Amino acid sequence: MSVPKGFRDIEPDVARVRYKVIDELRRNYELFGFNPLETPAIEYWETLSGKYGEEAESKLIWRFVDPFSNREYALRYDLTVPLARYVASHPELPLPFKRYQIGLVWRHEEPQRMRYREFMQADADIVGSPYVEADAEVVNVTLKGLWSVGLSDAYVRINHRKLIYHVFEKELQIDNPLPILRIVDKLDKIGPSGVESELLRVGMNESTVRRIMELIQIRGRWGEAEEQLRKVVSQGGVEVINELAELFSLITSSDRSSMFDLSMVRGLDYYTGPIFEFNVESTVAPSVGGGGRYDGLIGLLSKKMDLPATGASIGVDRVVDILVREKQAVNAYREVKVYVIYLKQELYKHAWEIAMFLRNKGIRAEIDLMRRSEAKQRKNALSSGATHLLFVGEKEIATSMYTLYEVSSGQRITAGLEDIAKHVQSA
RNA sequence: GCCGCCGUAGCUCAGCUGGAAGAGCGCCGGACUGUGGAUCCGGAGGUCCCGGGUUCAAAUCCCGGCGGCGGCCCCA
Repeated sequence: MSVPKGFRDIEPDVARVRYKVIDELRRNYELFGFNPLETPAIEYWETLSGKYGEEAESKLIWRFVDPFSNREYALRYDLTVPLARYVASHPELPLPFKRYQIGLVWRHEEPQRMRYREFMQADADIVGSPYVEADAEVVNVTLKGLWSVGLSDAYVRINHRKLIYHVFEKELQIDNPLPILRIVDKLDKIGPSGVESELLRVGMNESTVRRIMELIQIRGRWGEAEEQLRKVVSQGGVEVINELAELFSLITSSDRSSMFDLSMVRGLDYYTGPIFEFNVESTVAPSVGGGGRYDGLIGLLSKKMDLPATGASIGVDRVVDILVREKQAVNAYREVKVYVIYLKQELYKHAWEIAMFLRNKGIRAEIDLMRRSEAKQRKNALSSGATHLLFVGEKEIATSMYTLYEVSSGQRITAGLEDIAKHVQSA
């Protein structure tokens, strides 16, 4: 028996890290004043149709006909479009509406390293504000979230759809810039010379290619990028550059945490303004998050209104993969756990009571459920990650004094249960 | 969707010049009869990915699927 391609079981050590990441991200979203909103895993096909772009729509969305109703459904492809659907049908919402959601999404892709058909996204959105404050808040909450789960080297790359439009369509007179942008987007992978030769290969003339190469080198810290942009970009682009300047001024600054990158494009159709992509420096990993402004999307889903919106998602499973594979996080999350060991089978009920006593004090406690020998209990306790062993034998029961063994140091103390609980709690 | 490598026990793999399915670890039990992450002993567990072909005989050779891992495309 196996699970479908691209799906997987997440085993205890990894699942524990995953839950920790979720807890931490939740706390972080709440810290910024975002509200949870849960939307269903399944939407009507027509809700998702026409929102993402041709490729996603034709190949990447899980889509099926329910045999009972004969209606077409789809598994959600991201958390953004369902949010837009919700907002579109709730005109009474006070604005701005700030929400977060952490949940699974499904994409019909070929699985690969850190790429799955079912994965978890943590999404933050702000609906109603057309201002850069909203974009900056989304970027800040996402960056801080990534840092707080242990990816202290996470940073964001920022670009602007209107700037891309201005530069490539208006200035360079490229009718359909998408294929060109796809090539440009590979800059990090294949380098400048690779981009140049590919551009020439698809038939662009040399002077345009030279111009593009010049432009896409504009990336890095905003201060320097801004200077160059103002030199190179014509009059019509000034407004966008001003907007970006204001956006960057609001983003949690740290030397390397944010940069401008004119070569960064992003695939989803619904983006209209600033776009973001989150990466980590230290490891070879695909992006751990992405987002941007999508001012037209809610209008697509409502006949009566349109609202500006912006948001960003974290790829929770990619974060977990990086933590587990590259940063050895599995053992970092071990907490105190007392394993209560009964020395004779017939004493198990006493041990049982003691385990409950500890749990009622908020102390993690475990007890053998297989009526095993003391030696086996001890062995299992150690391999289960217990930090303390508590022995329950006839002598202990008679005197109400118990021996607590601390695994890491090998030290033992003998004391009453209340004292043992206090000792463990302070550990 | 495309290209490459791989597919034998829960895991890591050996066996593959075709000739009765193996090891280590893990798991379960026992011994050492109260605090040894030790040692020793025993046990369970496999349609050798699936289907077809070649052959007296296929885990082993051939073909096709499926799946995993890397990469392309794309993305979180």
